[in-house]
Amino acid sequence: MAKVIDKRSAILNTALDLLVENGFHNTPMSLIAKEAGVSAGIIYHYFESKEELILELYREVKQKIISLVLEADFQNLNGLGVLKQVWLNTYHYYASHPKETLFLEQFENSPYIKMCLNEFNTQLQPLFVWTEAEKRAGNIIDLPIEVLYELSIGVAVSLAKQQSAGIIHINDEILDQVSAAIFRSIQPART
Amino acid sequence: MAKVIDKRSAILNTALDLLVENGFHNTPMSLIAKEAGVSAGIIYHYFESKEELILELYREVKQKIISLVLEADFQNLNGLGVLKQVWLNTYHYYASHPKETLFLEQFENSPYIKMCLNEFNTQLQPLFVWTEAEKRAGNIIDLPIEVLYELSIGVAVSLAKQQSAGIIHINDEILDQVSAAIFRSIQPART
Amino acid sequence: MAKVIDKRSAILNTALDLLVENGFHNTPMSLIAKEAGVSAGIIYHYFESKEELILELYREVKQKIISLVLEADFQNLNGLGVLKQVWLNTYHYYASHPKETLFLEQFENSPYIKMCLNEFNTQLQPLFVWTEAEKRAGNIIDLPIEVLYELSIGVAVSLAKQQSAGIIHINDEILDQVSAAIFRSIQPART
Amino acid sequence: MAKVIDKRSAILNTALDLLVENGFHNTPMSLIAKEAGVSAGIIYHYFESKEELILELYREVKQKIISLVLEADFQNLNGLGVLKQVWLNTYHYYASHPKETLFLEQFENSPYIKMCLNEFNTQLQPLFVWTEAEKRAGNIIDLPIEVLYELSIGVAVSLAKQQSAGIIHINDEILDQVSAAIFRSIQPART
DNA sequence: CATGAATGAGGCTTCATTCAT
DNA sequence: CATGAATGAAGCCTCATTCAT
Repeated sequence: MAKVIDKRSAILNTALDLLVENGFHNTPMSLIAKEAGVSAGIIYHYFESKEELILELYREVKQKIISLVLEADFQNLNGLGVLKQVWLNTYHYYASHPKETLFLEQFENSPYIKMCLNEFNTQLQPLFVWTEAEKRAGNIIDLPIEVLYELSIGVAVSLAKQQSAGIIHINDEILDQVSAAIFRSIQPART
Repeated sequence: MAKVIDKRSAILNTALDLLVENGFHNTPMSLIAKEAGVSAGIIYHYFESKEELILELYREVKQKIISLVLEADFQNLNGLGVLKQVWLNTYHYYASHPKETLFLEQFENSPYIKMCLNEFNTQLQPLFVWTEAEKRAGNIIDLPIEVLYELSIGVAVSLAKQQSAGIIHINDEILDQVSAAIFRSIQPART
Repeated sequence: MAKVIDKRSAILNTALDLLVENGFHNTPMSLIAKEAGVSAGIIYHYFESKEELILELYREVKQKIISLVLEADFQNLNGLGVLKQVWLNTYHYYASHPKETLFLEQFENSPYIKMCLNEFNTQLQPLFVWTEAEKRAGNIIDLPIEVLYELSIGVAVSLAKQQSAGIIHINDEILDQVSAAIFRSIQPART
Repeated sequence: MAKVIDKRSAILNTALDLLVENGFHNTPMSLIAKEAGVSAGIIYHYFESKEELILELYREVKQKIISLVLEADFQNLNGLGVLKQVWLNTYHYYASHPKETLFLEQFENSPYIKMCLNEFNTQLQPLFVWTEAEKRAGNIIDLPIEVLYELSIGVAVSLAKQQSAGIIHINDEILDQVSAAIFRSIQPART
């Protein structure tokens, strides 16, 4: 049983490395098998097809990210506090997981994405709910949730990508400033 | 001569459609040829290989975007005005060119991108220069140019993508609000 | 394991037939596969490419010839005896292996040959050594080894080619006479 | 008219260079055209097909060689003298025309040769006739003409090939010795 | 469960030849 | 006569997937 999990994981981990390195279509199943130290045939015990393997990898990576990102104290933090926590979680996860980041980007910008659009929406509901509440309370400007998402979390992801790609170097001081800027943008302007 | 240009363009246009629709590796050259109404062989008169065709398409699309986006009155607008103009140009271009947008995303998140990294940096220099000037003048907060880019232009691109994908609907009013929010974020907080 | 060898051999044998019959470039891999009773793809398990297949075939054929040709009793024959034995071996091998002969000719007169020039020189060393010894002993005229080679072995090959091509018919009597003529030429003239 | 000849010759000369350099099947017609400074289409005014071009090149090269090689004073030289002259002519032509030599080898060892087998036999008749006469006169050993050919002319060709390939260096002294050896072999042994 | 040889459809690319200009 | 863009058949090779062992 442990072995099964190990082998399945070995395949997924190797796939992540290779898919990021070579792209989806320059990564033959046989190479994944070889690098994972398993036979080509056994992959088909764990995954129906290459497509299913990639989808599964996406689901696992995405699931893990969402779990970690949403690890905020929804009870004791007010909505803005929650959002700040989520924002930081997001940045830190992406910045410290370059392979996962690249994989997600590649996947979500490929035709594959059509197959699991909105699959994770429900898990993001709590965040959306809190955000709507804050909007009603006048703590956040009144824009569609998706727009607010891009203004805040979306920027965290973009910055983390650049950081982990080595294009920019973001230290804690800059992060504080950026975070402040973000929240300045989504809060109502002071009169 | 005109014919040559026509055929070359027909190939590029068809390629854009199909690559966006099916992805780079599910778009056979033979299909591009067929849809473009030319023979399979002729593509290789105009492009050395499939890879070169895609790279060329990227260069043309990217070049056009940069030209249009930078169409601002650098003489008569102050730096922030320039940035606002560029911001709007960016949003409008991406929002009204969904195929180009999807293609760029796909390309820039694929291993292909390594082949023309920084190829267009020089053209963006004017914008960077103006931004630096505004930073020194205290009109924009002091953050690395790449960070400021993500906070402003990056968001325009993200929103335009969502808009053209039909995920959200952004009307002029929302656009104004977003624009204001963006510029609130990158300007120094009022004391 | 036996099967692997069988299939690899089947491919090589079929390739020999077809390459000789049609020439290197009029022998598609697909035809080799078909005639060998295997799928097109499997050839690439055993050989990296068509070129590698041909090179490998050359190596195997050449290796076999050299082994058989050098099968002489280097211990109990004097140098001239050795050379006579080698001369006969050469003639008989080529005369009785028309396909191998044609293949070698085709290969060694094609640009491919550049890839394995001198690859078999070391194995011919013993013969060269004996010949040099005979030269010093005054039993063979003092000419460069390569020249002596053409005067003797080279002629055996040429004759065998003509014989196996059906252009001439060489019986044992003629062979004796030719052999004598050859050795008359490379021995010092009687004074 | 002169131009026509020029263009045809330009094509043949270029073809010779390229065919020798790259082999028959790695020499596209378009490359021949380009290197010859003509258009791809015009080749088909002078030659029906690629095959016909190669055959024609073969015929011209072969014809020239035969003419030059047979340039001996058949009237005033006895048979052996004729043969010696022909032998030297052969050696010198091949040794000083490496491209033609390589082309002939390549051609004559390819399936193409089937198309013009024996095409030049009639021109060699005089030589054969003289040789037969010498045989009857007891000046040359009684072996089939083709065998005698290989023992003498064939060796000249082989040596010239090696010489022009740079594998061996044959100076005049060596040439004399070889020539003597050759004729020692085809003359009856002195009793 | 595990292996990896085997399959064969399909992709990219080349190039002899044609033909409108 | 001359051009060279255009055609399209055919070749080499890859690789997702299967299956006998």
